[in-house]
Amino acid sequence: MDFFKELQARGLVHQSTDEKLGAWLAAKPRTVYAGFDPTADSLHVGSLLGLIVLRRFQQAGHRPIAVVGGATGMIGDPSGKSAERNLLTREQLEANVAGIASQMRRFLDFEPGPASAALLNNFDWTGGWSYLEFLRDIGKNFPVNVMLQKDSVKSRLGRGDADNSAGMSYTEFSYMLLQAYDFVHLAQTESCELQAGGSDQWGNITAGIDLARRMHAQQLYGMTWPLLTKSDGTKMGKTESGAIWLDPQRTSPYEFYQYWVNVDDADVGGCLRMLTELPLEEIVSLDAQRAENAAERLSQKRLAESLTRLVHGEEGVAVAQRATAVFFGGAEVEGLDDRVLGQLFADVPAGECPLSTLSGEGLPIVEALIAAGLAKSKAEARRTVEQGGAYINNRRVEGLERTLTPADLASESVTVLRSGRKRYALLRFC
RNA sequence: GGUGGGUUACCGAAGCGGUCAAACGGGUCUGACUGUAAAUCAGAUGGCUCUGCCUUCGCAGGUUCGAAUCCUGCACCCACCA
Repeated sequence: MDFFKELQARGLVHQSTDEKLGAWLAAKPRTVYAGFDPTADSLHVGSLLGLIVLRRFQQAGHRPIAVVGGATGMIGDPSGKSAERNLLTREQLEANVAGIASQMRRFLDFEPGPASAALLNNFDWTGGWSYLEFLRDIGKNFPVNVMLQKDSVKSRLGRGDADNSAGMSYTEFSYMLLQAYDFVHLAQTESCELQAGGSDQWGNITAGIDLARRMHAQQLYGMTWPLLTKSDGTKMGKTESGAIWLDPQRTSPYEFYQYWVNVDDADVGGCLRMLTELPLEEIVSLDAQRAENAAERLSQKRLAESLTRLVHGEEGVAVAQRATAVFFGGAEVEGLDDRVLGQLFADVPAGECPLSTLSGEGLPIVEALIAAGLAKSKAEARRTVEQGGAYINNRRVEGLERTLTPADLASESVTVLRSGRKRYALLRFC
């Protein structure tokens, strides 16, 4: 199966400008680019797909360019947005671009070579334009009636519907000119003839293709991948507590792993195809296995493992899986050292207590639950214990008279407390 | 501006002088079940030095042995009339 057919088989091709894109790609190594939004100093699951697509291109021998929108980020892409965006300051953008750049190294190979990846910032070639120059050289090539036909514009100007009457500023309206010019610039300077993006980028991509034709009579190509959505229509990569980030400081490897383990049965097949590099045959057999025995959730585990390895490395997988065994498999939490325990329970809140409280009679369980933040009052703590919902180091507390003593330390100085099924907290004695 | 109705615990909503820490529903929490799901079932749901005590029913006073319940004033909300 050739590269482009594989992309299609995995559901990664939503639209493309040319029927023969597959043959064009097969003919010789090409250069492809995709843009990334620098709205934060870390990428999140929403941008994961773009990285993975570029990675696939690189593995197939093509040369990937990741463009961070240092310039376009200052404007704000209206595509898929219902309201005007907040503008970022120059300083924020620079910090964000730096953060994103370091994360990309996990996905793309930047070592010198024929298919060496590049990371470019469009501010470098856009920042120097004067307004008059830009209007003369670029703006002149954009018929407004064509611009008005773009979905990203139409949806915002939609008259009547209260929801869509948000309108848009001239600034956002101009966004597509900048992105269109990016493509033309990359075609000129990097021989980049293909732009890939999420399906919401289609209008911006074709704007670039049109511009190249007008300015240089050059034929460029574009393709989009489908937006990663769940079967209920909502976006992938969001939880109640916010986005899933690639930065381990923002989203721990455990939390990241858990997100994928919990993907719905209906969505996991698509995720495996689009996001992982597992061979299609294996994914097909996982589909069959899932139909047979959904409860085992082998697909989800393979998905979680594969993505966690890609984003957080082998050590990230190990910590995430071990933490999972503790949280959901009732695994032992004794005899660990502070460092390992701290890693496993990275997402868990912690409280502190003086070491002296453990000696003598020990620390009453009710006090301990409050100190760890698992109960707001003694009555609540007592209730939890009486209902059988309190656990010390994963072992149920049998009575209110239970106290914590040095024997209950899971590591040098920490005891693991739990309320109910999955509310954990650490109590550190110092 | 006038007249009437309202303001109850996380939310909605009963209660109209003692048996009210306050019915009921939702939410939340705990347990059982389970696929770390959904549904379902059971229990809990102001605080404490806990067979008792303390603080809560818009706010401030008052009547009474005793008030969330009656009276007065104030604040906010709703309805109808101007």
